[in-house]
Amino acid sequence: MEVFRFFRQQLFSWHTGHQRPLPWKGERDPYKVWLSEIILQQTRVEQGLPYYERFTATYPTVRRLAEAPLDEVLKLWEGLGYYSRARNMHATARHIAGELHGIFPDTYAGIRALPGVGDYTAAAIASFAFGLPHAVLDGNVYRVLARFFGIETPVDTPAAKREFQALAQQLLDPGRPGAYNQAIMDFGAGHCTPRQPACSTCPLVERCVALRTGAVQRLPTKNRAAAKQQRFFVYAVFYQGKNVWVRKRDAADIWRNLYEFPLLELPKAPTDPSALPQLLLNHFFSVGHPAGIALRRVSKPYRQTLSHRIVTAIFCEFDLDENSESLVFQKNTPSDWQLVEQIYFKKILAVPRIVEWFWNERP
DNA sequence: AAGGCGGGGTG
DNA sequence: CACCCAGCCTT
Repeated sequence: MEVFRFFRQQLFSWHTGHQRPLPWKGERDPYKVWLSEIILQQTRVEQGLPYYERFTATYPTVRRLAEAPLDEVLKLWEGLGYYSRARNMHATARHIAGELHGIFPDTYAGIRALPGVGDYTAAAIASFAFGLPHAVLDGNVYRVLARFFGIETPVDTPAAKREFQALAQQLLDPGRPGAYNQAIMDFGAGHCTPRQPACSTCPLVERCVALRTGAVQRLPTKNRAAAKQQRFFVYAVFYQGKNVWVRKRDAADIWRNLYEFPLLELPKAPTDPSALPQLLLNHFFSVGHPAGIALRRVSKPYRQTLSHRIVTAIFCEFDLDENSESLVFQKNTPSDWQLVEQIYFKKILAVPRIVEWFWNERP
């Protein structure tokens, strides 16, 4: 179709003068391409860039990544969010280093089968590292196509994914799929942006349906997002000399595999913060005033907005006698609690941002 | 089909 | 504040 040829040509022409120089551009090592794509899932380039440098420097090969302990990988990942990416990445590295003898799969199906690799990431790796003709479909592509073709289908549905994927595949230049995928994503990120697209200098302006119909600001459409649920965390920070008690989050919940303090979650916002220390003691001990425990202070409330949750956390700090038996917690003391040095906690263990904020602001 | 899963930048 | 970002996985 003529309009497809126009779209492709104008896109390439634009891209010639507007490439961002990034370390993974032109990279053919599938390991590094894969690493960059996992890091960049739902993540802005500027945010992911230092993490990419850090990971490639620390783990130059897939075998080096496979040999690292998961906790070390998570610490390097700390602050990037969506931590299951790091867990899947580590599992995949071990799978490749072991079962696949260190050889990265070189077919779309083989790549797509790796944990943490969906349709987008498989197409990106296949086209960038192996030159295979698979079109990427990410947030940028959805936006560019919805506007240029005037597509009203809400993009956050499986039907839209099928529709846009088919269209993207038809538009792909099979002769240079990698360059085409780079071009359309760079165009979406740098020119056809969500808020203030540069329509006045757009190379596609002649045939953009959304511009002609005044729908640029409205497209792409989405179904309404679900309201954020609130959660209320009360943490017990038990200091014991130079140590502190911590635990690893292991449930199928937010911040899985990250570290925190002994936690009591409340169903609703606490009405009286000054009552929280006693609430914690009642929760963790069978006696109301266990010997050898003194309240140090109660923190201010910390608030963190996630994509789907609003978390409020208050930290109650206690000092425990170093030699007392007070750590024989008599109830609600899972065996996963660990006593670690405070220095170790800060330097080695990966923690959620809200815990980091509290920890760095302590008097 | 719907919901869970982070964190940061931007208007 | 709301929205969005080189999405994936489970139910």
